[in-house]
Amino acid sequence: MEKKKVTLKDIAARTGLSVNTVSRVLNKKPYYTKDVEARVNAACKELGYIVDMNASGLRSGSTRTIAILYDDLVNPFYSYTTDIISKRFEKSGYNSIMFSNNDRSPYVDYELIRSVMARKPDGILSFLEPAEDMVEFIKNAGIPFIIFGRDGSPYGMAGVAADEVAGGRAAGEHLLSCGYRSPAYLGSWHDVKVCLDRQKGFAEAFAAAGIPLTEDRIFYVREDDFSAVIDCLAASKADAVFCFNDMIAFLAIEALSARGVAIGKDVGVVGYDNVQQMLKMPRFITTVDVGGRDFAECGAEAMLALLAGGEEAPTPYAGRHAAPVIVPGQTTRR
Amino acid sequence: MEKKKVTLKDIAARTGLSVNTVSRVLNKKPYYTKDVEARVNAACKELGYIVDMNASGLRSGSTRTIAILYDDLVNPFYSYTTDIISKRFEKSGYNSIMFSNNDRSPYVDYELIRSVMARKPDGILSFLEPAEDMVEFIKNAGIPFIIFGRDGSPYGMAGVAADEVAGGRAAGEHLLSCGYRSPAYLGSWHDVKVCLDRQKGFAEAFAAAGIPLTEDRIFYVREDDFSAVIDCLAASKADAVFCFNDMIAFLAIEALSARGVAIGKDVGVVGYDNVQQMLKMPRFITTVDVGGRDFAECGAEAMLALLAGGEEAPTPYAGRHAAPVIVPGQTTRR
DNA sequence: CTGAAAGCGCTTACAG
DNA sequence: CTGAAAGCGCTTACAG
Repeated sequence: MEKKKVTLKDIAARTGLSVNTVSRVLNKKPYYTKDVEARVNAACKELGYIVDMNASGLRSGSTRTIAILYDDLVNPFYSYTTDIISKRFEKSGYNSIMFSNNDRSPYVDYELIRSVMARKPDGILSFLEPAEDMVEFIKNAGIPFIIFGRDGSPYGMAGVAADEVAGGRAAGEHLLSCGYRSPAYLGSWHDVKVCLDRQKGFAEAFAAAGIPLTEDRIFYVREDDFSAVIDCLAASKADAVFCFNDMIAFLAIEALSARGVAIGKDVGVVGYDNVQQMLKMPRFITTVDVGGRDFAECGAEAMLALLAGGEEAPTPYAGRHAAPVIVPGQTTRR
Repeated sequence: MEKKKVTLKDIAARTGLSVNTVSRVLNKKPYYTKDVEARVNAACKELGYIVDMNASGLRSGSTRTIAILYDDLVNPFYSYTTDIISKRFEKSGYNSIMFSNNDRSPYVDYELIRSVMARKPDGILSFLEPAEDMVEFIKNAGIPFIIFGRDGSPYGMAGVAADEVAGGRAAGEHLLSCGYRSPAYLGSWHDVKVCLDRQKGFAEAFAAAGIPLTEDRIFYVREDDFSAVIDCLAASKADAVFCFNDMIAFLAIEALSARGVAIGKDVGVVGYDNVQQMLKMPRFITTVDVGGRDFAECGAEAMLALLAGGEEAPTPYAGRHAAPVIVPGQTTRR
């Protein structure tokens, strides 16, 4: 007993009006009488009318849909941010369609952007950086595109970003202030800009103290070869380990501890994102906070502003925690 | 310099075929020659054709879209599960559209289901239980609907669920075995079945030891009034605190610790979901694990099976960790 | 094996 | 203020 689909035609028949007029009332376009409005609303309620956004979008050119491109929703940085952003979009009448790289690459590649465009979203908010050869393609697609959590300027694109170099520097300075003197960096993909920016700031901090971050102390890891990297790290005499994000820091802490390293004493470990606060967990690791909620809201507003027709590029992130701050935990001394 | 939209018409013109034939080739419907296929593919590539799924869905009746209804993506149980499910859907050519209750209620209410139906998804996977008065409506909508993480049978709906009562019992038995004797339950919404099921199992375990879980030791909390509840809890002499999920457990641990309670010694705290493992964090709280990955995959497969036309209701979850198991941490003795 | 026509459910011009 | 027609880009019958 499947319910028959109720369309505008049914409402028109019920009210004795044309589908055109019914549509106009429902979309609150100017020019209709109170009486007509009441009749339409009554009929819609009675028959249980629900608009078909696919049809609407096809004709009008606006699907009221925003694509969110992500890598890994397990990382609380993504899920926390996505939660805020997606709910904000909903409040403005936009639904979010999720697209992942399905563990292929850290980039927006052709395969991905193609499936996104097939959905004709009004806008695209991407946690992923575009592949170099996709930049022009994306710009030409004519769909507002925002890179979230990454600086867009190297691509000539809109981006909502924090100062990653400053974040890395803060991590380095903190470790120095704790008395650690041998830096190591545990990065993620070696070619993603945000990863290199944090590394850069970190190296700068130690360089200022006359200590170089040497090549053999820089590691780029995904989970596959993680164990081997930790062995290298444990073998090295590094005592100041800065991780690209908290997820990597958690892994590193577990792995180093298992190898007998006294974290928070002999070795200091600093993560990034402050996912503990996002999850309202007890503070454990020392990490760099970029103000998750403000950051997310800034991204959502930037996208909505773009959709509302603002031509100007969204301002880079400038919320409360504009400057990344160190949040001390138990994985560094003091 | 917006790129002109390339449609089937353009491909037809380019190849000298009809749009009909082009469509047939692209959808791999029977009956076309190798030659035609090659010409079509060449033209699509050359012109950069990308199908419009909105138009396709409107005509064909299938949008290749699945709605995911959630409460709070910040909770790793949701984000971890959603990550796996959404990626699995993508692999089968379905995109996920996210719908949240926007912090309104723990239920699928009319407002929510209405916005879902406007998108004409092929299926709905819901982390939220339906409101009582929506059950019939949803059934009649004729869209495959799966309740994930909740038993569907009370609603006569398909559900992929673990044995929540057994999970609660496991928590209770563990706390008993640690020597704790005064149980308290920190639940979430008082009227959600899964919350009551865990409570039931927990109470049963203590009842079997001759210890009742009394009303004044049962709390239903959302974050707003959390602080007050913890005060009650700290004031009570409960030493066996079972929390509805890990997120609540984290809050409770922090709050109790701040009030001078020695967690893991005088008082044992057990959570639920094992989000630590999902996030690959060091094990800290004692929790109940239901086998997150298997669970999620089971949900995704159930949905896809339903969409593939299987009439049979999805089997309740029966993965590797079919029975919830206790994962000991530092928040209980021993 | 291929094509001309109709139609999915809307919204957009255009008339009146 | 309201309506008849056209059309968004596809896919589905239906002919040939």
